Amino acid sequence: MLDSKFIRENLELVRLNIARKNEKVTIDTFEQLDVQRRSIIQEVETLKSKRNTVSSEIAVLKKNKQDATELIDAMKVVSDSIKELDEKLASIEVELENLILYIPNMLHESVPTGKTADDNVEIRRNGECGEKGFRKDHLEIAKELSILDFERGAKVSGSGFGYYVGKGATLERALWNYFLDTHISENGYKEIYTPFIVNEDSMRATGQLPKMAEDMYHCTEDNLYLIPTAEVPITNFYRNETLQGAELPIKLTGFSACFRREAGSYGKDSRGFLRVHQFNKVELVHFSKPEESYNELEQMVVCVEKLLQALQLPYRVILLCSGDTSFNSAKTYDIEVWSPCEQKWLEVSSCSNFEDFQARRASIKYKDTPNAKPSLLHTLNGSGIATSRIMVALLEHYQKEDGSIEVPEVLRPYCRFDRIEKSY
RNA sequence: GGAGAGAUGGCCGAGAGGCUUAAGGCACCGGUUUGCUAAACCGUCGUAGUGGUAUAACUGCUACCGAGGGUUCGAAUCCCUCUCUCUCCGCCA
Repeated sequence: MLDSKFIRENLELVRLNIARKNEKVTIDTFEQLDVQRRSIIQEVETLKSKRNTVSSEIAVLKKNKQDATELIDAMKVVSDSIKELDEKLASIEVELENLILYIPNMLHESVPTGKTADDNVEIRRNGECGEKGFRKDHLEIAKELSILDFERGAKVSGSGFGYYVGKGATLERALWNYFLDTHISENGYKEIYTPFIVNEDSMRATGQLPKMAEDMYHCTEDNLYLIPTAEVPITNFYRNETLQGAELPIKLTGFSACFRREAGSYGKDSRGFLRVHQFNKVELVHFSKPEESYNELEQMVVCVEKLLQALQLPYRVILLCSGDTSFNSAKTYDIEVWSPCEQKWLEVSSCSNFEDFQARRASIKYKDTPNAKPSLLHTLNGSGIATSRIMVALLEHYQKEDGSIEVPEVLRPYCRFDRIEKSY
């Protein structure tokens, strides 16, 4: 959520930013509503001030056993007007709120203008992009080795759900354990294990609501939502809190299953684990001072790269153009891993600086000294990493000609085996 | 699922329609005193919105006692609904 004062003073910039992000919201009514709102506030607060003064006069009269009916009658009229104005104000504020919630975050100046993913800018690349060669795609090889089972996933849950079986399940678990351990021991993160189901306030605070309502699983009976990413419970950990400046940056990492309805996206990238309703992800979240947040963003990307280097997977870092940068984000880097079978890059991580956009809605502040005025901090998050697409890349890259899968060096201590072969 | 108790500033805690602009205490911060620490004393000490100012400092006003409604000239206080926490009972992973 943007600051309404900022919108008021920068209407043209906000409009331009909406266009650069390819968003459709119009803010034509903002100015008018904003002016109306403030004039009503002034009017109603003058009346309230009067009511407060006269009410204490009434109290004095009553105490002295004097007649106050004249004042009381006058205040009845005032109270009625206050009630009327308050109602009018409330409905304007609802309108304004609805407008503001659909205005996207301002882009950082370093974000290139562009319409689609084609306009994204490659920042750097590591490793060689292999050819398909003898390789079977991840579904084929996984079926041969009996480590992934989408048929039974569909039977038990529905299309877009899968089982990991045997060494496949172990490999999956090894991945997220390896990621977590690395972030904790080498990158200065604190581990946090979160609820997977959260309330409406939390979804609103991190910006999933109202825009993404259709993409989430909603338990209507309790009005709770299954998290689409651990970003939600991790960022909301500090909702409505003021942190000490000295403890920033706070870097949290947490594992969660992620649930997405992916409404309307069938047919696109939907084969196997490229797009599923439930997947596993280790999330990175930073709470940062504003002046440090862009430095934090760069560091976060490096933390993700280290994992891919250790797994020896070819990857590239992409700076998203304006049109591809999400609603909440001011600047986003995607990290993509090469898939030799698909012959394309797969997004495995997305690292974003939200600046104070989430912090404002979630009311997360910090202050440097005990008596300082609290100010909004910056929040960042990134996937570090989602396992399902890494699994796709692993099955392809580590495939041997005999149809077995070699376990990457760094995962062997977790797996306690170094090869997956056809066994049953 | 049933019964009961509770929710007041950073924390503790009073307040039960009108000198409450929320008492008092603790903590924090600033100051005085002091050989250091401590103590004592004095003062400051919330959030948000909206005005006055070109901005800031500063300052006026309004709102906020779990949330939302209602009664009233006036609500932390009375009424209704909801949420959460705690205790007990039942049921069940």
